Amino acid sequence: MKFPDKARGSNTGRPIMVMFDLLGKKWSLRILWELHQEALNFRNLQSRCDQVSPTVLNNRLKELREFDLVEHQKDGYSLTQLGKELSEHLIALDLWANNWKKHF
Amino acid sequence: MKFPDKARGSNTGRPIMVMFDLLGKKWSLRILWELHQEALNFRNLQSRCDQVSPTVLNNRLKELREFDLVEHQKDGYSLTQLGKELSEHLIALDLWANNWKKHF
DNA sequence: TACCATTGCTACTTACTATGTAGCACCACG
DNA sequence: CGTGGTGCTACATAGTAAGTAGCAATGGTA
Repeated sequence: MKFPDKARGSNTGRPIMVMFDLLGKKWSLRILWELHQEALNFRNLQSRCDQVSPTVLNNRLKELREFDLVEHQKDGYSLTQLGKELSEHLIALDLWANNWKKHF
Repeated sequence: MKFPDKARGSNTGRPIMVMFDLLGKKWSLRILWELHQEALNFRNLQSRCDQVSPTVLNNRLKELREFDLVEHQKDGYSLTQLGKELSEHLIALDLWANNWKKHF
């Protein structure tokens, strides 16, 4: 398995840019967030994500699997070890976001 | 100034969802990343972001200003206090992304 | 004062991406 | 066999971004 050097047009090879490409797509962050709580099958994941269209959900899941952040097993879709690491950062961002709102 | 309760359709009022909406748009994360290093004027910022179209850049800057993450002063566009807090998390993600790549 | 470069930004057309809905192929169970 | 759940695809429509041109405002310079 190779680390894809781009997820959009960027192609600089810098991992952070690849990450921005990937996470900057609609639903990517949300999917990681929902899977962080528990493994879910396709339809349940779709429900958690405001009924995102299956077309997009499937595309995102493909990408996230290519980047080894998500995997598909008997119990449904879940985060890989790397995906869990990333989702830890999302938890930190959740705390930050709550604080962010307070400043208004 | 009020905290906008949505940046796309979500409308749950949960700050993390607002954040996903906002950062899940193309170029949002990249703009924060580039401004984190130094204040930049419109055209320089555009150059740093692979010549993103001015239409989109302007829209993103508007949104980021509404959410009090970016401000516009004589020295150009720069991160607010909140924006700097958020960008600290991006630095952590940069480290993570480098490690991520190594796993391939 | 008139010139000119720079800056932030808008207009508009084209290309890409997401939505929404229907439904198919596969599998397990009765 | 049916029946129900699953992952997923097809396809038409709507929404978002790209790409290019250029304008109005500002500020320096002659």
